Amino acid sequence: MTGIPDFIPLHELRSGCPACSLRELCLPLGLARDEMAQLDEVIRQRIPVKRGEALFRAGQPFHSLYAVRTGFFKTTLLAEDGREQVTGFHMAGELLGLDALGGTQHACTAIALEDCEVCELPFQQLDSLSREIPSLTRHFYKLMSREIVRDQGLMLLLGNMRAEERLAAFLLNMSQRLEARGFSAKGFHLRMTREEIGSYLGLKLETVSRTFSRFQADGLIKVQGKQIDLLDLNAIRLLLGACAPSESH
Amino acid sequence: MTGIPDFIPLHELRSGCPACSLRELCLPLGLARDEMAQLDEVIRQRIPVKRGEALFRAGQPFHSLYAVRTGFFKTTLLAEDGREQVTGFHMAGELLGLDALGGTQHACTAIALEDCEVCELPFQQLDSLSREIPSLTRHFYKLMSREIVRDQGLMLLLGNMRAEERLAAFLLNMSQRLEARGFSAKGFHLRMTREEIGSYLGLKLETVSRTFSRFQADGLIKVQGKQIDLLDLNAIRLLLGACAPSESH
DNA sequence: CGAGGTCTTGACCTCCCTCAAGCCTTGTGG
DNA sequence: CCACAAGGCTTGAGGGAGGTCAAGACCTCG
Repeated sequence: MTGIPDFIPLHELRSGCPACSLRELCLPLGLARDEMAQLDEVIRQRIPVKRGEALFRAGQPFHSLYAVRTGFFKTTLLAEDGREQVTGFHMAGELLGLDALGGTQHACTAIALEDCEVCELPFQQLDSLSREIPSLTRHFYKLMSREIVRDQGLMLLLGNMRAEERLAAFLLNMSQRLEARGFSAKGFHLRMTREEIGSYLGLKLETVSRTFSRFQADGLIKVQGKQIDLLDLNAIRLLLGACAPSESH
Repeated sequence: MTGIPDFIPLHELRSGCPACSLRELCLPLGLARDEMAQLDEVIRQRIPVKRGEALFRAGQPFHSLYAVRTGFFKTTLLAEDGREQVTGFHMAGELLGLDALGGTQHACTAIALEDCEVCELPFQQLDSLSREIPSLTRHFYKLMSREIVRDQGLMLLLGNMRAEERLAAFLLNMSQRLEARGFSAKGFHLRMTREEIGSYLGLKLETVSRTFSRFQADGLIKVQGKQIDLLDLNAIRLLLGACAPSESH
């Protein structure tokens, strides 16, 4: 027992922002140390979200943003006639709920694709904190404009590209984002189904499956269910005709 | 000459925000009168933009937002391989440049589709002003989240809808936004070409033209070049299967 | 008035969707 | 721990919506 303190401060227990391994990717980009500590005060305890559960649903009142700590989410839009569109996949270090920021209710639904943990950032407190830290406001602007640019990149994909190009862009985007988080850029486990990929890319699940098979036959990738290995990154990039910008999140 | 003052104050000359007929649609939504006057101070003289000219181009440094005073813009994204995607059409009372807010350079290009006038809102001054008027920050959040939601609505359109539905959604959206500005909801003059409509909706110009013709044959609309008359609004709405949300800007 | 851009329409073709059948994976309960 | 069910994936065959190519009509503006 020696050397171990009886009492661990709450602050340590939840290993807040200053210690978070995601702080480069997440919110406190460019904040001074004491500012980050202030922000940390605002962030409530980490919240677990079980696979399949909704973090929030479209129409629910907006109170907080959520930073993904671990795990993987999809966000979806439900049209009135039942058609569902996946609008994004979100991994550690990314912020959920920006499409409701400033408004009163969530516009999309966020579903956990595996067991996840998120940090809750109550908007009220962020709002008052940003009066003390002006750069925080600016950072939110930046995050939101990045989201707009990301969506517009996807519009370009949906409006102009053929199935092969869409899948190539999708794989490269996943690879790049995983690499930025310290994972392998060349092999990964997809958390979403073919149907969800298809919805995101404006394709049917059969087309996704067929195109993966074709990529495999051409030696570009290796597919084993949800395990994907990128065998020839350059060839995949060539499929895009050097078209899509990096489109990082 | 009698009764006409020799000197008209600059403030009057440019008939600022407090007197602007667009103030309901534009920025100062929900500001107190004196706050609006403060904001007005920030807004530089109105700037004319000739048809075909760019208000800003992708890659240029971001300094200001622009409020459309009169006229009609398109925003486009240029992929590296030359493919161009129209990401939006913008009319009086709408704000341009939100996709660069907080960042350093514009992400898209804004082209005037007719002779236009815009109000310039230098970001530096908006930024400092929002320290005095906290609700201004909140309003920008709202505008940006609305833009995100708008883009996501378009993603749903691009990912799920067939040509007829896309055109119907487009026509209804135009009709609604024009009506909100005091114009007729049932007849209007399109400022953009079929190719630009097609790019926006993820279709080829021939498909746009053919679909318009089919709508006309079915008695839904009357087409005379760029003049469009909506003859049967309800039938057009039915085409959507009550799908797309209003998607106002 | 003429030139260039814009629009319409036709014919053909391609890519992706639809429908269908069967296999594989995952999770659950006996 | 195995069996079975249910969801997820693959693959094939066929069809249709929209793309491509082409020709000609129609504006519009210098």
